[in-house]
Amino acid sequence: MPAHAISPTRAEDYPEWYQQVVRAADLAEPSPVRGCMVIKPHGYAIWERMQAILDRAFKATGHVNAYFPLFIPLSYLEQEAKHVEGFAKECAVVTHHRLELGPDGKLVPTGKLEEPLVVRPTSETIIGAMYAKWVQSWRDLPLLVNQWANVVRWEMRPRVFLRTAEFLWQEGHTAHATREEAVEETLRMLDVYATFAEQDLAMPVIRGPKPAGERFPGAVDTYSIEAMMQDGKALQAGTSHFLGQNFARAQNIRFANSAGVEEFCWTTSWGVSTRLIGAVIMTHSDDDGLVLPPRIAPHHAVLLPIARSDEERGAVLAACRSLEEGLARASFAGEAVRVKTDARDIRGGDKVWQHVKQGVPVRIEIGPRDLAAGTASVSRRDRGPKEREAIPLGALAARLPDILEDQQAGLLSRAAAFREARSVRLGTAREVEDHFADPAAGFAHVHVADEPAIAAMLDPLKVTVRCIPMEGPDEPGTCVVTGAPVTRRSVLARAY
RNA sequence: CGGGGCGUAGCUCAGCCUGGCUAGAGCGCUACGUUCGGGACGUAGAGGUCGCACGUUCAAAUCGUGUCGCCCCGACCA
Repeated sequence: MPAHAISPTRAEDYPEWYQQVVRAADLAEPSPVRGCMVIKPHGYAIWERMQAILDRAFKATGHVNAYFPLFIPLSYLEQEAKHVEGFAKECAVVTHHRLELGPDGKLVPTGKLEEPLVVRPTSETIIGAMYAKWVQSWRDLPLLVNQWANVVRWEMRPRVFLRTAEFLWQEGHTAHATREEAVEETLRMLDVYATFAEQDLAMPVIRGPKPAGERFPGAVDTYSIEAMMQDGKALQAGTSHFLGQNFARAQNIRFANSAGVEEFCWTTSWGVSTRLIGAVIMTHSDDDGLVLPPRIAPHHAVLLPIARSDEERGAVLAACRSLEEGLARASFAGEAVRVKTDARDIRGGDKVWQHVKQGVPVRIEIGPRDLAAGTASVSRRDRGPKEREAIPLGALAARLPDILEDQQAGLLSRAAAFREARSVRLGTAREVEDHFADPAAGFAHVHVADEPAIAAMLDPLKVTVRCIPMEGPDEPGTCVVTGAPVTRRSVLARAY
């Protein structure tokens, strides 16, 4: 048997390793439709976990859910100039509404639409159009709405979870009476994302504003959370946009303030997508497959009955049933522990490896020997695949939450240590060039001005300014390219 | 959309250059038996319009043209 369940390993071929993990963990597979993926039950279950946690956080910050149409009239998208520029190149357009059977037996689109419909790449325009109707008075504000939806961006080079033509996400859209309130909302949601990433995904992130060139089309400011993958590349894991009054002006979203004077609203939008699944894979997984932080694992633990004869099987299964009930009464991260018994009639070793590859945080084996000793054999996904610890059956319900907590915290600190080890602070353009000569170079914290001139140095290196980190005090310096004074360092990295 | 590579069983691939019997292997799958606390072994079996279309030919997985799809490198992006 090979030393690792996944081939190639991360060190051998990182992109291929990623695809093999997706396959081995049974998360998703390519579909008959170009650029689109099928998210399989295990992959979707992870998304449902993310949805559940985020949705709670959105509600807790005063947001409500609604749903807006998939189709956006072409003219809506034209309303904001920068927005058009940003999305025009990647839109799917519906031009007909009927199919007719041709003489050759083929279906032919007919019934041409008067105005083509764009399949939403994002919903600012159609939601804005509704907000223009809904908002009249300062009493109608703020408007805090989120939608869970699919969007389509016609991408040239799809990559499962990271970049597909269609993906699932949530998009929050808010309207406020003042600039301050809208900025506060933008930062609040950035914070919700950062907390979610670190607490639930065990994925350390750097939050901060994007340079002008990396802004969302039509935004005044775009903030992102940036995570480091195990190949040293950055992945934008969430964005929050302060849209100023750009969309309000373009779409006439106005309200009468308390003095009775008409003003344009200040709006925001923010989103995270199924890309987070890719982020989790590339942050934690190893050469044996998926590693899931317990908080987003569809199942915290799997019970694996081991038996040879029918008599043994009866006793072992009975023990599993009662253990499953006992464990389900324990709680972790404020929820009931999620356990399942895998009693499928397949070879034990094979079965164990399936759960290793799928990233189940804890495996609990129960066989005749365990029953005789009154214990279970417990393995953790963050340890070696063959390590086991015998834990008394009666103590498991109490121990399991601790093990999960320990694992959740361990994954975060391991990822944080990895990021620190691959982060450097550089002072000259030459140092930047040398640093990124290494294809696996991680993050570089550098003083750079937010100017197009920077691109001349970074483009050949395939490096971008990810964001300007907000944590920590100002650290004035001079741009390594232009020499202009800069108040804070930026994070430079190659990115997904 | 530009450059390169590849489409043969569920997966990984051989066969193609030099056209010719019934198209192969490993893994996986099904059944039975021996096994079973660490990715088992034996026996038997199922599974392929060789990506698709047109052409050349007595004959095409094999040659030609077109087309679709996938992968890698660029441009674009969450």
